[in-house]
Amino acid sequence: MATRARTDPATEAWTLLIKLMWSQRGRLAAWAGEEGLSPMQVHALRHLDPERPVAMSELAESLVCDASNVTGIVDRLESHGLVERRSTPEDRRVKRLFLTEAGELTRGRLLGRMHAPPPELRALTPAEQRQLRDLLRRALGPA
Amino acid sequence: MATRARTDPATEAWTLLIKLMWSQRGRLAAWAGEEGLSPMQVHALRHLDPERPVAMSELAESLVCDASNVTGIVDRLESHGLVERRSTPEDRRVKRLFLTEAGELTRGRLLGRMHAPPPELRALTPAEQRQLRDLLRRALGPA
DNA sequence: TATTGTTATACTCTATAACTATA
DNA sequence: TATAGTTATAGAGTATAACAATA
Repeated sequence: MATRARTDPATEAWTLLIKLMWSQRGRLAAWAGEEGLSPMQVHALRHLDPERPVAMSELAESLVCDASNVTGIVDRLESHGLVERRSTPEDRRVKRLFLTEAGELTRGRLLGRMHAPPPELRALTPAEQRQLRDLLRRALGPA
Repeated sequence: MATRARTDPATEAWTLLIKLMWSQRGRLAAWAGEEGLSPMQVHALRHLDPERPVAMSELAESLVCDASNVTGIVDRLESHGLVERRSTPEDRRVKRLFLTEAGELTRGRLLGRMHAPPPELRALTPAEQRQLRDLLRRALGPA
């Protein structure tokens, strides 16, 4: 009945995605809480790299927030013993973030839970799951 | 090379979805800011229904946060003139939330922007967009 | 007694502006 | 001068606990 915009497939797909992701809100908060962390601290942990120490400014960009916030977020992760700040020799203004042993373990635990597909995706058949994966690979670029 | 869990299709799809949704973080904050609102206030607006006034407790459930937060969030929406609280005659403990005219307009503007698919989805062909929509309809239930 | 919503409290996230120390 | 990170500040989101009004 002339609700053409509403039934555009990309719009409907996106609206369903928003709904799906929002429905996961509570899970992350709960998992973070079990580790004594806030959701934002978990996201910070998620964007740190055990292989390649990340600078404060890089983390600010990953978290899409002002650099001044990152100071506090990293302060709290550091006080939990999960992260260490170290100045770089090349440019002593820059501080890189190293995961401690505990930090790597916590990060691994959280990532394992976060990356586990929710019931909605597990409800799809294996063929559908592959189809979804392929579509998202396509959408998110060749990388 | 034996990274079997990582290559499970559902897990990869979900990981890509997390990445996609996170990449949209800045857009919502920007749109909210243009309306003088916070992201959370926008989500609250999103969960209000122009057709069916929602109770405070219902909104708390939709937002997946404690009822005590909703008091403050609705206070701010009300002070912006977007929402009105009204006690119900049947049970005078519950307060239902009515959108004002301005509230409906603001909500409509924001929803229009939020539901517009991001570049990643527009990059898919129409056939792929329909495929994605159908998969998500399946995943999110028969409704 | 139980439930709806509010208040009080303490902590976290948030951006802006001013600052320090490097470069 | 410019940049990386911090501090100060004020406002918003967060849960917990205690409370008022109503059922």
